[in-house]
Amino acid sequence: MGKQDGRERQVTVGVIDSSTAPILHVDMDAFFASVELLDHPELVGKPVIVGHNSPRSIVTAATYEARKFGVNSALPMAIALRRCPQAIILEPHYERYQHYSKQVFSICDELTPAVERLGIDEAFLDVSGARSLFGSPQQVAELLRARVRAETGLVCSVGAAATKYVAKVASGLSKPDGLLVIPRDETVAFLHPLPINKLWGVGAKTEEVLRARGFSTIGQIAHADVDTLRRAVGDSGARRLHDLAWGRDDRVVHAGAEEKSVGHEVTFSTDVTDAGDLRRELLRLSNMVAVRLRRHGVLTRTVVLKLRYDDFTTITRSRTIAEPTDLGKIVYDEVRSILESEWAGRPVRLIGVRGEQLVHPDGVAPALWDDAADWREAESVMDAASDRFGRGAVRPAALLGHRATERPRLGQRD
DNA sequence: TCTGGGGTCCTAGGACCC
DNA sequence: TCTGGGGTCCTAGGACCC
Repeated sequence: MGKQDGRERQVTVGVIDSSTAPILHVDMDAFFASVELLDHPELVGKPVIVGHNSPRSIVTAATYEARKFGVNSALPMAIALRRCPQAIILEPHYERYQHYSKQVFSICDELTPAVERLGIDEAFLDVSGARSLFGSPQQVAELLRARVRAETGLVCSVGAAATKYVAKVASGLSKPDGLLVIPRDETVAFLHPLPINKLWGVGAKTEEVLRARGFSTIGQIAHADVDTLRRAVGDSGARRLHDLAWGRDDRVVHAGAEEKSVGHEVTFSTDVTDAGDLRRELLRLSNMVAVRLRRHGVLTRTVVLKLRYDDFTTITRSRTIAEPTDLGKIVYDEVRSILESEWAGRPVRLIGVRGEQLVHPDGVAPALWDDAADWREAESVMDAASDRFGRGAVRPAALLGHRATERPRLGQRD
């Protein structure tokens, strides 16, 4: 499905001058679900849901056949199955998605050096310098879509516009399997009839606030009284929404942006009240964070513990440490000590560890003596062993013998 | 209907320094 | 004795996005 839509749109843009629309937004269609269908061709055309089939799970991705029943990402699995009982549920396979993601991004990289990744299945491209090699923005977009389809078997949608924001809206409206070009001088006419939730940064809460004040379209935001808007969403929010509503967005495509934090968290299948269980999970998460820090070659200055209690209230407690670290033991010592001062026995639904304020080792003065040297050596050995024998091949002794009982009862794995 | 896991950005208050 | 304003860092929470 969607093929016809795509073809019609390509025809409608065939006569358009796309030279004023050099920012492309590429978005894979139903990405995880589509990858699963490559591995299960017999399920093509059926309602397929990707996600864990357990009580506290949510839908990770759904095919368009499943979406017809009102099944979308982030919907609780229980509700999804009520809406679409015949749906086929597939467990996610993140390594597969990563693999296809790399393929798609490397196609992008071959078309322009200005590629900014957004998560696993989206990117912005600035193709203003690609004209002599590959043609107009529209021609680059068509080439990109054709190559993605030919080389991966997957389908993507592309929006082309003068700004990132408009390109993103355009790709969304062209889905599935579409291409939509919005030349600069058509920007305002394109935006103004759209509903306010198409504004970047307007989610459920802000939409409610804006609707309560009588705003329902982007055009109304554009022509709004500034003070009314300011009272609704604050000073900077008002300015941002007003600019977006006129298509003003000066953010450039930023290639090679670095991550600003790394974290892991897990929701237990049943709430946890045992301190030992929490500590063991904390150790596991701390080590996962540390592995990623070392892999990125960065150190964290601020360690964050996150707890969600049984009533869904969520707290975060952070601590900035004297000596930035990439060691699981140091991260663990910090979050465990925060847990001890913060947690009084309330049932815990979710626990998480995050490292913020990432710095490069060169940016900090090397310590004259290094107490952590032994630990660094030990954990490097573990990294090497994990690379050779697979994740989980080596783990701290405190986690040994607990695997069956203390692994998260609802995790990324089956 | 009951809510995952990975992130980013913004706000706001308090500490601290000049 | 009572009183400034600006700048920066740290912390906590919340909205939002994919």
